[in-house]
Amino acid sequence: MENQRVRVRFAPSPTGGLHMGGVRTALFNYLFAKKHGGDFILRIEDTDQTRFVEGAEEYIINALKWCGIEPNEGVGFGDGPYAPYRQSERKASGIYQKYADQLIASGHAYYAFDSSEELDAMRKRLEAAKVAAPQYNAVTRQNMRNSISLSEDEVKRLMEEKHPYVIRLKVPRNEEIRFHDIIRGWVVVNSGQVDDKVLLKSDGMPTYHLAHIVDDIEMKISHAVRGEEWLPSAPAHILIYRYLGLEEKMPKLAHLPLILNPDGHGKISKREARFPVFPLSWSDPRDSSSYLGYKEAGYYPEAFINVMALLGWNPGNNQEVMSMEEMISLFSFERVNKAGAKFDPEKTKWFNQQYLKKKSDEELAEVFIPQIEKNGFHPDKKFAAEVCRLVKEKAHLSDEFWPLGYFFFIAPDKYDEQVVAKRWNANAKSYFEKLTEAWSNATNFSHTNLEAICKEVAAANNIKPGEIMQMLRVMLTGVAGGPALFETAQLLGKEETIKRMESALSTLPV
RNA sequence: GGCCCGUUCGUCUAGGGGUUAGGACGCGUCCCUUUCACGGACGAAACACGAGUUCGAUUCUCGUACGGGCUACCA
Repeated sequence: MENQRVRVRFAPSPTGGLHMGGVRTALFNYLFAKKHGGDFILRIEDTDQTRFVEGAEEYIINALKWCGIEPNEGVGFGDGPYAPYRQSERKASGIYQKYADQLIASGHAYYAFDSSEELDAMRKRLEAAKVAAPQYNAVTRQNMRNSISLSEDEVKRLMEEKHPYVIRLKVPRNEEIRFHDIIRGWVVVNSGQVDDKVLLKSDGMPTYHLAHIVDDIEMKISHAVRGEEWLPSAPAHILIYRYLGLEEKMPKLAHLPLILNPDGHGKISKREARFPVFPLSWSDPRDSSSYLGYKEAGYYPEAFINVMALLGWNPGNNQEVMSMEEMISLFSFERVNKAGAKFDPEKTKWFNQQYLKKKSDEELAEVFIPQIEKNGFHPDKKFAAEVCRLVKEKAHLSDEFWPLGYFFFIAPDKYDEQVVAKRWNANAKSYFEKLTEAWSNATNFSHTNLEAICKEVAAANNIKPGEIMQMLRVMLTGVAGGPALFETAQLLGKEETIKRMESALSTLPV
């Protein structure tokens, strides 16, 4: 057991887009697997046919790919020795039924024939009686219709009549269940808190509780890493392993802390979030709602993943910006926190900025060019890269390049009013006329030369540079802020620069 | 309500019986600078509360409060 090969799985159900909570779970599985040279498996838990969402599975696969956390085995990533990896397909082999039957045979599970109306009635009854925890359990099952409360003949008859039934786990009334969690240590729960979980549904499909255990065993999973929301059902899972005689072989458990909303409360949710919660944009075919993804919002996957990793985990060395390789080598569950982490969108932007700064101008241009084209221009690559060079220090997200550098493509049609009010007058006009002429005559349109000429002309006219720089910027770009002024002029080029200056001179009233 | 899990600056966190409780984001001031930004310097900012153990608790124990999760023939 100790020397067992590390095999972990990410096992989402295809009920919608994979959001950041899921990505984080997948990431920790991935990091752990890579750290130990093990396998990372994608298993699709599609046992609930009523919640199947078209496109969800494909989304999950694409999201993992974009994030750079690719399983080496599983749906969409190639079969390993334990295919198939969709539970709906695994069912065909009768594997879940087999394990359920084994539990029936050993007396640890039973048939239950109750309708949903009967179950509702039972809960209402218990609530009315002020029972603290209304549930189908050792006490209440005596009053329900199942193979424990009913006579053998009656059960036989119901089965022969094909009366719908489920198989439930027979949870003992009062027994201490202890289990070890790698992150939380020992957890103790009394079985009285655990209900008789449905193992096999009336449609023949297993529930999560049965299916994940069967598959984890069959797929030789060494560690079950999942979100904290599973902690309450872990005792039931322990029981299932135990009754199956598999307790020795069960995966080690690690329950990850949840990612919480930044302000309000609760675990992260797509509904009210004012920031992306999905890695890729996701459109829900059921209600045609759609959500912007990190990718589409201008984030780099490395930055996104870096942030996800640091939500609940830290390497213990004050290092924050880390490559995947570094994270892998530093990762351990011992350094995973127990407490939930509130997500900070601002810090996520900062992380993206860190990665953005490291990109070459050419790499930046690759994402910038589509933005430019979307606005109807067809720049050459070199020019786009130059704009990126001038503008990148102001950008947090790659989709900010256009708002930051649009004036390299579009000549201003209006000018910052505050600057005009303050700096535009007859004196300034006369200066800029001279400057325009001087620059027109310049044979060298380099920014250093432009600056020299500008200051020369200013000195000759008894004007301090501070008085005209801002106005010059506005004449060239229309706005008061932007990249280095003379570099801007140089990149604009002589023809365009002069044109814009002349245009401003003729447009602005004195 | 019941059960489970948790609680260090606003946020992510390091630390851990004796520390000036460290870092990062954000925020503020200053420097650099034609602007914005980048960069740099500095600063404000935390051990939820109450008992107990101890020479000494932020650190260990127990309670309380608060937060989160679960409470389906959903995962």
